[in-house]
Amino acid sequence: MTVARSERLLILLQVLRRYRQPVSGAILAAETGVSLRTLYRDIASLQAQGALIEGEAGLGYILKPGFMLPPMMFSQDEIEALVLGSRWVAKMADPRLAAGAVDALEKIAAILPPELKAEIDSSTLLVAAPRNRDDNTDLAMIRKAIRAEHMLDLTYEDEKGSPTQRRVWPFALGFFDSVRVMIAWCELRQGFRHFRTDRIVSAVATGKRYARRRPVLLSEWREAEGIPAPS
Amino acid sequence: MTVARSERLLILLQVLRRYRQPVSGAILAAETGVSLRTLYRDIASLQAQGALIEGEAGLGYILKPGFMLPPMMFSQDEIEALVLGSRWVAKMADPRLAAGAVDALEKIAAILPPELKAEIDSSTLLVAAPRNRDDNTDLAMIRKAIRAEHMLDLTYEDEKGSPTQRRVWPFALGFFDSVRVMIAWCELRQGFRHFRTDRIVSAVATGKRYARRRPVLLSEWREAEGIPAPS
DNA sequence: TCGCTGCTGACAGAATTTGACAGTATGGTG
DNA sequence: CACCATACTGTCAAATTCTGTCAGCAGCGA
Repeated sequence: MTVARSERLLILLQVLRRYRQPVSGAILAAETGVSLRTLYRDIASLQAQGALIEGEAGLGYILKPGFMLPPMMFSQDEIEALVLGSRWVAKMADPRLAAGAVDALEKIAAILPPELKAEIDSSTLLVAAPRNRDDNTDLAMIRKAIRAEHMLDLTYEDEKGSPTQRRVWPFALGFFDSVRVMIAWCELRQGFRHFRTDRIVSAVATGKRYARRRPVLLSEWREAEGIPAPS
Repeated sequence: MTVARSERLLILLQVLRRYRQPVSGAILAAETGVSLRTLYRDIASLQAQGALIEGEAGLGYILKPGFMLPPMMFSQDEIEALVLGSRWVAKMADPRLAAGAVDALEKIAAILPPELKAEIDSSTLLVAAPRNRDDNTDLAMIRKAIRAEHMLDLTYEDEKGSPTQRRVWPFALGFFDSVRVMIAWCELRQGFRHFRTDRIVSAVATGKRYARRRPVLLSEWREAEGIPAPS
């Protein structure tokens, strides 16, 4: 029942991910079924491969956020799709996601064989997405609120430009060509509403959770809008 | 100067990619600095990991197209960006690219730890891109022509709906929200033109190369349009 | 100080990988 | 058909790597 080394390293990553707080090497060694000495070697291997594992004496190991996922292999078609998609994200999404897209593109470019790299650099696939310059809304904050299922206090301008105040329960972000939309339950209107992020004057995090669960809101909204669930 | 096994497998993949025609195992063994017996074992390892390597007695080995690229590791942010981007590609691009995006999404989903998988399945990031249903143009054929730098004979409807015939030199594809555009040098107008794919009545591959190189056309077009080169 | 932990080196035994050799199978060529 | 080149498999000893044990040093907090 011996596990190959490479396989064991992946298991170790999974175990590290599971613990949110520092774990001692002894525990990790026990979980991966290996001696402490070997665990230290395994940690070193992962770090050498780029994993952001932090070890502090007296505390233990912790996998820093922005961590590593197991390696994946993609075919040429898949890489092309990923490159095109990442370019779109780099242009359209908020800075944090866009940064992720740029980083991913760099990783992909780094491993591509020369002839494919040239193919992709020559950019026969373009994303032309005129982004609205006036849209300075902090999407990262909204995404954080969505994840935590927190309410937002919104100051929003309607189509006529008149500002309104409302408390909303955000649960999704939509990306259109030149417009980004926050989708939320609106307490004021007692219904689902779409808020163009370029019309959001201010969004204040309340830190309070809303009463319902995000996936439920999402599916009810899909139902109401007649949108099928994604594959 | 011994090379670790895992590293050697990647080298072998690169070598196989370099040869376009069948290579004998003896040559591959020499290139990777290993005995023939070990090479057979290495090939078996790669095949076990999903590489499409074909071996025929009397001929040699060849890496089938749709081949494998070296494994890559992505962080959580990068994965989110890739997922969002792939969703967009799956909706917006031609069937082949879209299929690549779907395959990539499945590979990503397969390796994601449960809590992240739920995060991504719950789809707080949506791509809402109403695709033009009337657009049945064969993008795969156009992409092929672009790669080969081949001319196309185009029947195209202008904005008023009147059809025109022209020979063009395609060099790029642009993806907008609901419209896809082929970018080409137009022999008729002696200038760069953008052709909405939903207005292309027919495109016939001539199989003839155009006189200029694609990257040159691309940069001249960028110059003419005032579009900066992508990072 | 002590206890806990990370981290490194050395070394012997366990496990794996490799090379060499022998043999079979398959497809193309004369 | 014979003959060649090649893919592929089995076996086994040698080479290499991996692992566990032991020993020691260093940093951190109580």
